[in-house]
Amino acid sequence: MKVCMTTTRIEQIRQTLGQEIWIEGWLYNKRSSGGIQFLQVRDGSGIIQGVVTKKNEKNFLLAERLTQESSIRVKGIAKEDPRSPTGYELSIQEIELVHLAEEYPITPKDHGTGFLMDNRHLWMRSSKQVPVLRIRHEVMQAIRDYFNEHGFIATESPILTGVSVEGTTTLFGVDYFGEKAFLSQSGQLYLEATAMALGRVYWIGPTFRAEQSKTRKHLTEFWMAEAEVAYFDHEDNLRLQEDLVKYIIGRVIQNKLPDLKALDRDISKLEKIIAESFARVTYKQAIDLLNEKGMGKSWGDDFGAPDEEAISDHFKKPVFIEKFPAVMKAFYMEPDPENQELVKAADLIAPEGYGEIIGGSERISNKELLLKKLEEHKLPREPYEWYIDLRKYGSVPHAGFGMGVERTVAWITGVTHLRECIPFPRQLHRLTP
RNA sequence: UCCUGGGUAGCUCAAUGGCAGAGCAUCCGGCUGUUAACCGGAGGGUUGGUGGUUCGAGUCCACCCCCAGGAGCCA
Repeated sequence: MKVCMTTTRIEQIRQTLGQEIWIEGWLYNKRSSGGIQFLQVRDGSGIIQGVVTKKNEKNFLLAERLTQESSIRVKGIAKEDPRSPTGYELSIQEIELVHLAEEYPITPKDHGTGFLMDNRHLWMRSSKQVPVLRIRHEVMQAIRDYFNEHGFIATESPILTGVSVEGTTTLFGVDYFGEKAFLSQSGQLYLEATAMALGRVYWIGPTFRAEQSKTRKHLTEFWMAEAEVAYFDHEDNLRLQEDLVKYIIGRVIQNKLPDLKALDRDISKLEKIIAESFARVTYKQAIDLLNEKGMGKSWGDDFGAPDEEAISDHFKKPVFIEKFPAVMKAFYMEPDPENQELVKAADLIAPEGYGEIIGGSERISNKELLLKKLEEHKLPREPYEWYIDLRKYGSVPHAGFGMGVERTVAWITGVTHLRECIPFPRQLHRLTP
């Protein structure tokens, strides 16, 4: 169904060459040279250069008045033109001014990040931010399509919770009618319940971490794509994750190639990801590898950002790190039968220094073991009663994972900072806009 | 929370302890193929705050506020 009958979107311009069309958008930039003016018009789907000459005096005078980011409708005929920065050019027949913009704070010159973040609501209009947000959309849609096509049911987890998933992470507390509640840091526990009802479930939702982290790889509010599958084990889990990640990248290459190019992304690196198997190392092998590289690691150490980067640089492809010592990880993870000190968990580290994008594990299905682990982690039993119930009534082996959407988007787009991968980032000391 | 670097025009940045500057943006003028267009002109400042040193502080000292980068933790 065609919803907008009268206007053409710039991304469709190729199909309208030679025809009279209307474009509705904003003036991105303007250049002029005496009797000719070049209007860079953007509409969210792309940018096209429009040309106005003195021959049409009414348009010419109006174009002279136009300010950066003024909203306009323009009528014209598009054609290919190598002199245009985008390859296509619109010879403008008519300009309708919708709103004359006031002095726009973001100029075509350099700006600092603090200023851009203060103006995030405007910054997102710029030529780099638009493709990133369009790719984010494609990633989200690809995740939904992948799961939907594989028999998963989308089930939503609550945002307001009375229980923390891991107990260790700092949570945002809220007052819930006089009771203490928290903003969810993961939907996993709830997904385990819905997986027992529906078999295979997923959801994409916001998660909140009140950690005082202040780096390019952290947000206090970020989106996680989580999946949970009944009768799944650790191996199944890793296979699913690899297949999903490859599918997402394939979809972005297929549908958002112009945006990747606009971001100067090295597409051959992404194509290589799809073509090859991901690397796999155990925690122990990773420790040994880091020691070979002289990073002085010993058993029980966690991996920091420099460690992850060294590991991913070594393989130059996504790498699963699996079989972590149980003491380092969450209470609900299934021990490795070959070594009870380890758990059947894995982190997926993205290449090119983008860090961990997925964390997953097989979950404990035995009630007594779960109770023992809760105790070892010094967690109270009472808020977990419903979770323990899942191990009382038809418990099955099951596994799942959570993927950080922004980190995945950052990796695919080649953007170095997570704040550019979400429309309105929430960071330490940054709550507006 | 800790470490490091910053805060000067709307923005990005200059300025030996000695008259507060440039580019972009804005306004005025010029140019019929611009590519962050270019050329000429104009307006625009409580140098983050408080206190101190000094004949004199944007610059030095103390405390505070704010921003950025990184660490830890994590996705």
